[in-house]
Amino acid sequence: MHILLVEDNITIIKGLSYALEMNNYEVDSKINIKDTIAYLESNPFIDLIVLDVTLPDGNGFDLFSNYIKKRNIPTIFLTAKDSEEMIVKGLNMGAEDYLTKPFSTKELLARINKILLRNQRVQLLKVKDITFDLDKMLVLKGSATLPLTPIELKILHLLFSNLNRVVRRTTIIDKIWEWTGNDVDDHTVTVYLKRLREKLGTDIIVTVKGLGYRIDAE
Amino acid sequence: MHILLVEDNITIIKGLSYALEMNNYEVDSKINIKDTIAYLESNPFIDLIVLDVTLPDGNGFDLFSNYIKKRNIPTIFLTAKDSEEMIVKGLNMGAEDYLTKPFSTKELLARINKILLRNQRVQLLKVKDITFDLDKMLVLKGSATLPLTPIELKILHLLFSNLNRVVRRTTIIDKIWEWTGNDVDDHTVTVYLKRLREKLGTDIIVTVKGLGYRIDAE
DNA sequence: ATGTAACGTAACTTATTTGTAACATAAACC
DNA sequence: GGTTTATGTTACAAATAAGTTACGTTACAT
Repeated sequence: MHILLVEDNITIIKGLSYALEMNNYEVDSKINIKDTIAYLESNPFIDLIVLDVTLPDGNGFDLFSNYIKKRNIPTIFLTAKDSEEMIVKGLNMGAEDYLTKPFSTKELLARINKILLRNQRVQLLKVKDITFDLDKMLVLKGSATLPLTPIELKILHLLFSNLNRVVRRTTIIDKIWEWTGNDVDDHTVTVYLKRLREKLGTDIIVTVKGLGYRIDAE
Repeated sequence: MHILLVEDNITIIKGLSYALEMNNYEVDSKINIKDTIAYLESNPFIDLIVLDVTLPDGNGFDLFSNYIKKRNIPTIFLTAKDSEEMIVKGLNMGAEDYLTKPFSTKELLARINKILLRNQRVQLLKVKDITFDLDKMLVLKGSATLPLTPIELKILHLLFSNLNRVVRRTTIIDKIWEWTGNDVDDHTVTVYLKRLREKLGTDIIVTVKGLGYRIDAE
């Protein structure tokens, strides 16, 4: 899960980033509006934004209504001032939540978790004519469901979770057969990849000799 | 829209009732746990609860987990103390929001509006000829009530709460048999699914081999 | 107390899945 | 070019997960 932190106080950024990363979130942070806009425009996948309202080069509310709202990215506003009108305004604009500084990091974490749980959006990964539905754990070729066996599905899931990145053969063995004590033959992996390619088509999974396999997103 | 206010401070009750009624909500209020339980049991339609945690005859958290949570009524906790642990606990229990006193009435109103808008909730989940009524906790096939046993109902509820998402067998065991220490046999799940399919028809629940089961909304 | 319903386990069945072995091909290296 | 190593391919017997049926036990209501 990707969280974007927009806040001009470096101390807060450092503290929050640390806390969020401890909870397995991937965190990026920006300290002004300008950088944030650039970031938003080049990053299609952001799951949540924590947004300070008062920033050196502008105002978080405007940023929200002009760039964030239309993309439906859940947002938590922060303000230093305990201003009733601002809270009401922020919430009515469509923010998911609103906290005033000083706030408790644990509370923010709890609220973030809540929002992300609630907003679990459908996650579809598409590569060429193959669609991996992470929620249903279902793979489509075009519009037809591919009949994959449990282990085929697991391996493909692993590859899709690491788009554009090589997954080593040893990693595959470790992750897929961890319960058995990873006692399977190395060739077994090869066979499964053959079977996967039979069903997916030959152009989805790339072999990286000496290392493993990889799926490239367009 | 019906809002229930549980709070032992009469001044707060009066202020909030007035503000809420000005906003076209119908408000009832209770000042202790005992009365609240009686009220809950005789009132099937409550849209939201504002619940003080510290009450003269008990604790709002217990009330919530024993009487409110299972009915899926959105709840906002209030506490006098600004206690980080309590906030986190309350949110993680499943409360929709948490405010600490003193709070701004306008902010509470904004948060209530938000929750009610968000939760304009579907109380009837329909999949093919099966209807799951979350309020009454009963299941219809066509227009006939299905006689489900308690455990069958729980499992189906779990599946319906996760439409379009795989529910793992381990999750089923965890959630359904948590009270026993999850000591049930894995096959038991299989048998219950067989029984469910017998009653629902075979085309409602999809098996995801190696993982679990899933119900797809159309 | 007695009958009924619900529960969980066990034993059985089935189609599928699985892992390996044996062989084929392709890339890498000298 | 020929050898080595890594990966691709095919075929098959063993293993397994899920579906099914049946039954003894417990819980519940009348």
